[in-house]
Amino acid sequence: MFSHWWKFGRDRITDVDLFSDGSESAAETLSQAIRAAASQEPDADGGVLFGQLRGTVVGLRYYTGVVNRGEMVGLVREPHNPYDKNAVMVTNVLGRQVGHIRKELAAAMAHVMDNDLAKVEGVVYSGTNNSFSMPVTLSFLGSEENKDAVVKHMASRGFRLDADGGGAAGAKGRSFGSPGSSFSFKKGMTIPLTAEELKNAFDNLFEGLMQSKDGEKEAAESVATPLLPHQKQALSWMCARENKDVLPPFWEKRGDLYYNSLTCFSAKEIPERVRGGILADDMGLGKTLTTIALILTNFHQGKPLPVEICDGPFSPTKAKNKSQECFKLQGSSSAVNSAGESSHCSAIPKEDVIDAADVVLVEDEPQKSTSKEKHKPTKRKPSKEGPVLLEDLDFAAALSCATSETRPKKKKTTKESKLKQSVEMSVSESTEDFSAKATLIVCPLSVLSNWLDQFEQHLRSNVKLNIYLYYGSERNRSKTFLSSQDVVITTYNVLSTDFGNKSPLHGINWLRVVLDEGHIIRNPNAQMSKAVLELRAQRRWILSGTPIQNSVKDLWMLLAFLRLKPFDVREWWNRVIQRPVIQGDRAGLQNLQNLVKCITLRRTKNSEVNGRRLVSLPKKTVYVEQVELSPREREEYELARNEGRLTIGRYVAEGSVLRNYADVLAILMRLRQYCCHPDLIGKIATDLATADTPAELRQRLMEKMRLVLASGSDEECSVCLDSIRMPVITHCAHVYCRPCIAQVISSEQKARCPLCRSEIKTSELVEFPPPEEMEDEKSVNSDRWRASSKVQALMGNLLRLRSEDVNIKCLVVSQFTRFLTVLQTPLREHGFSFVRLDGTMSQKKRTQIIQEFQSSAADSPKVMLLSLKAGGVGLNLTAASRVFLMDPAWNPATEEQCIDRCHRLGQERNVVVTKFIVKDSVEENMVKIQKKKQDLVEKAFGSTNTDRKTSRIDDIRALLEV
DNA sequence: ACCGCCGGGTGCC
DNA sequence: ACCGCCGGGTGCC
Repeated sequence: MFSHWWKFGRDRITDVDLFSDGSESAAETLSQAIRAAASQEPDADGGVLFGQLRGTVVGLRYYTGVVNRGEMVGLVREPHNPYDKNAVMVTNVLGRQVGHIRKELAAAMAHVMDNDLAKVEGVVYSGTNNSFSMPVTLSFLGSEENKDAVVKHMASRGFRLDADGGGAAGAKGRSFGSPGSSFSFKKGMTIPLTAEELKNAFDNLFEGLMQSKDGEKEAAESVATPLLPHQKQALSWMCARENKDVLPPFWEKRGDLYYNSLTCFSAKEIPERVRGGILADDMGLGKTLTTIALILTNFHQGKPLPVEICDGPFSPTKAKNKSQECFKLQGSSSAVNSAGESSHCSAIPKEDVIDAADVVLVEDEPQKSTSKEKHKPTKRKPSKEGPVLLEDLDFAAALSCATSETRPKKKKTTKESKLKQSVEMSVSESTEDFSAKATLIVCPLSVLSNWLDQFEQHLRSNVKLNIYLYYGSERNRSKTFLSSQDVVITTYNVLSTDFGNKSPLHGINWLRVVLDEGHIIRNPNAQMSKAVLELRAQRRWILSGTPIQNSVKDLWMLLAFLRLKPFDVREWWNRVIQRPVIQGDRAGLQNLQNLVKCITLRRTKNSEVNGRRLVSLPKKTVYVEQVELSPREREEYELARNEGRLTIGRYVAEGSVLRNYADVLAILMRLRQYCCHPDLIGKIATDLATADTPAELRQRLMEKMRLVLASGSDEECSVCLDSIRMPVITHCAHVYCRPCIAQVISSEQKARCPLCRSEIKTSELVEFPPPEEMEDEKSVNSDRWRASSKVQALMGNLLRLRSEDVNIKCLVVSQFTRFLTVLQTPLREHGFSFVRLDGTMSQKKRTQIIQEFQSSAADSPKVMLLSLKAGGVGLNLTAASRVFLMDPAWNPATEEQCIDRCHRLGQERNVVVTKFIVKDSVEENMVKIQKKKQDLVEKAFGSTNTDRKTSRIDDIRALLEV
């Protein structure tokens, strides 16, 4: 009755159902259906070339901005220009004004630009023979649906848009505006990259970036831990990045000028150097240690950081320090050092210890800080003016339509001050700015305590470093105090909370800013990202094990933070790198690769130096342990399974599988829960159609959304293809970012869900529910506690292990926190001391639990109950050498990540992982899908829109196929 | 700008 | 003198 549900329009009834192997052809039909639906979405990248035309830039003599032959120029609407509300300003790469578009053309363009019908980009291909005007080639780009309107409008004003390239209109893989590629296009053919090539190239973007030619550098004496060879290499590279005067990528010296070969921009001043870069080593290779070594080894002029040396390793001072650090860890704000303590310390004369006076002398020498102080408020203002400025602050301020009369002036100030800044920077090439002293480390809360631990662990015990934890409500907000520290550590949250509220962190001229787990600032709209961009620093570093998560787009934020000219301005990044790469342009990809190579060092666990692995981790073995259900459990399971078949069978009959896929997930979820323990099953999600009241419907939708998110299948929004921000759920139970879906709805008269094409309305969107209340132990009835086959399998293992080695520690991991709760009972019964770590715990609690677990004391806990999603990367649980994965996850990477929490640097034992899989169940199918997903991840290149959609669709397909 | 345009001065040739 | 012509002033938007 139900078994043929995949086979639309087929006569032969085959036994294909959710719970056995899916048929490929049936799945194909489904995926095609979804693909067809998805292809109706507007193309988010809107990269169709409508045509080009030759225009004139006039008024050159009034402005100082210059352009070279072939240089790209920016076009900025100036609706508040007192002479012409249609004015379009022309700027060079630095944002300096070059001139205006001639008024007749500007009048025609204004309409197009103001209504977002097209993006207009300009390139000055040929020079001028006078100092008053010059020709410019304008390209109009946008989404197909606007093409006609734009072409007609321009024509009505007497401007004909030519599809240049002699009839080769729409040639794929062309990149417009990038002079290099246009040139090669004209010369012959630029063969666009195939998706496969692109994928490979992109995957390798961060590979092979070892800079061993830089040699190795020893850390300063104050670093106690000897560096491994690859860490010495990293240190050497980082010091070189900070100290050496190397031109940024694509800049070269041509006579007296500095020339950028990509944008064809040139300037008299040396481009602002990027002092810093991206340290993208794999997790566990010691990015933290290397960074600590950098801080201590490379102060001004390549000398080590001057530190106080105390009498002896066991001096009472150190003990006091320690206790204070612990105190601080708990959120207090007292500094490690205090004036009183220094009396206990006596400096040991040492060669590499610079007298503190050296530093004090030059402290307030440059006037730089004051001049920067002045323009600071100007720069920051635009961000306060509301959500209009969605992109890069500076760029938006300079290029977006001004909304008030005062804006154009502000823009100018910004640009000028920016320029001034770069001039100042070039001056400081010769005379280093010694006023900056402190390094600011910004990290996610979850690794904050790790930094403190690591400083403690890697510093020589007689070295006194001023570390201040800028966290907690009692934090000291004094700028003088903060800037006098050696190191200030804070979190992204604190930074963005402070931002815009007289943030002391933003008023300090930092020697160095380090972003730990820097990939988390990839969303340029986030307040956090804005806060990070506004930090003032001489040197900037990004630490990240996964510098790009999804696509080229993720990189922009990193480059913007590093202030890599000119790509810190979004437009130039888009034009020169992002669009060419997405369109498959070889030159664009080459440029991207060069760019990344210049500023990144990345080694993986598998990298080898001179034929030897960088780090040798203990062996890791993964076992799958099959669990047989007891007859009674099997009976219950089969009952639920059949119920699920019926429901899904009905959807198939109605042709509504896609619209109800949240329900499909819910059914799978129930089965997965049965596999673990019968008590995990919560309220059964009823069909939406049976909801009586709107409130009830709302409640159900929220439940569904929780399910969808909990199932781990829907981490991204199908509209923006990015991770979901401000999640909302539609009545058809698909989750999107609120702004994304709102836009979809407003752009069509009768809006349809991009995933299932059912009708949607703004008024029917339901907000993401507040985080689920943690079920406490009460919800799992402990009086009537019963075991399950899986529980028994685990307990059998634990007991055996304990009898072999009492000190062995285990991680017991489940996606269901309720399962963790269930497991507490037998653990207690058998006298295991255990701790529990899940997503609901406060950071303070977490730190405490991790410390407890990591302790080697005899009475320390031997088992940690860990919720799969708790914590995140960076968690250090090396005390455990056994991992029990109680239930399979959709995403194998999540499991890997979890295993890596103990299989990482610092692990001394071999790691044994046991995955429990219930035989003949949904879990077995999930394992198959995991494998398939792995292949998909390897095959699907995650950059172009279509490919991204395909991979996401395959994902859904895989989910449904079970 | 070695242009175009504007507007004032000028006015047979 | 309601034009043409001349030559100086001027010049983005």
